[in-house]
Amino acid sequence: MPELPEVETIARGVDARVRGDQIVDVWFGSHREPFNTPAKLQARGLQERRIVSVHRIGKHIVMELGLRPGGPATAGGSTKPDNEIAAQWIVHLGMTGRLLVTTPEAEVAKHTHARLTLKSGREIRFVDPRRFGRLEFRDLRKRGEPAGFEAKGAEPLKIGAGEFAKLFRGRKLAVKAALLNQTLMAGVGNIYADESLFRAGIRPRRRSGRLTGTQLEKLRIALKEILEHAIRLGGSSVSDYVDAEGVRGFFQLEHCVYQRTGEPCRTCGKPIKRIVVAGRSTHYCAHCQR
DNA sequence: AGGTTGACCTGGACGC
DNA sequence: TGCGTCCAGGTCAACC
Repeated sequence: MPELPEVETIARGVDARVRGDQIVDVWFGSHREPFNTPAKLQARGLQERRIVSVHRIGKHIVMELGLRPGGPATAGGSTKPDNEIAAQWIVHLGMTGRLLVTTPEAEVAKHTHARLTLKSGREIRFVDPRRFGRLEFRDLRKRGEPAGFEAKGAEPLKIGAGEFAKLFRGRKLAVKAALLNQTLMAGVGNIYADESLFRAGIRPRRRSGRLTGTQLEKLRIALKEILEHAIRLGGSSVSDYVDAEGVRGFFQLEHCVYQRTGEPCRTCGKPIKRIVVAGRSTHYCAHCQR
């Protein structure tokens, strides 16, 4: 469901509500292991952890976790709050996943798969009807364990012109398929791929390797501006997307092409077309995009 | 190796 | 009302 702006909005909201809190109880529903780490290991690993911070990497939400109190003593026996990162809980929302901060008394929604009770009295819940979401726990102190989580692809908000152009050079696949490929860039999904191609005036089926330097730079800027604008509006609420507090975003009101099939283009008035590219529903204006 | 397709799930919208 | 069909923002494994 959520792409970069929605995941960013959720991560910020969760961070603001749980940073510095501590996990005191963990519950996992009987969910046929859609988790990257078995539920039992996650529950054990999360127990008693202090939450250092929550942030976004690509479409993943990463919760940085500290050492357990009473664990291996820090040098000098300091009593300062320990902000050292010892473990991570990584949440991918898939298509319909939600990460909510509630109170334990709040009604438990259908398809709730995980609940973390916090010392402050708050509760973090992972809800995912379609079960495309993924949960992973990493103990960074365990030997042989992978390092901290990193996205395979580049960060669209930070990537420079040269690096961006290099992602498309020599490739035959449709530019839209390249935008969706998370190993090239992490965070772009169907909505923002369509919207950025419209803004850049490029047809979704154009072959990546045949775009000019000018077009690629236009695309990079369009994508960055659209993502930043969507973050300011709290993301796009299509169907049931809500942020950490259950609030909807507003960027869907500004979509130019996505899910506007047959409606007039906001620039030229011609009807928006729908085609399938890379197996995904794709919307564009045949007049404004070449 | 790069590129494409279908499978994974549930639920909502729509047509008959 | 009920049933069938289609569609959905993401990712993989399996194929060409």
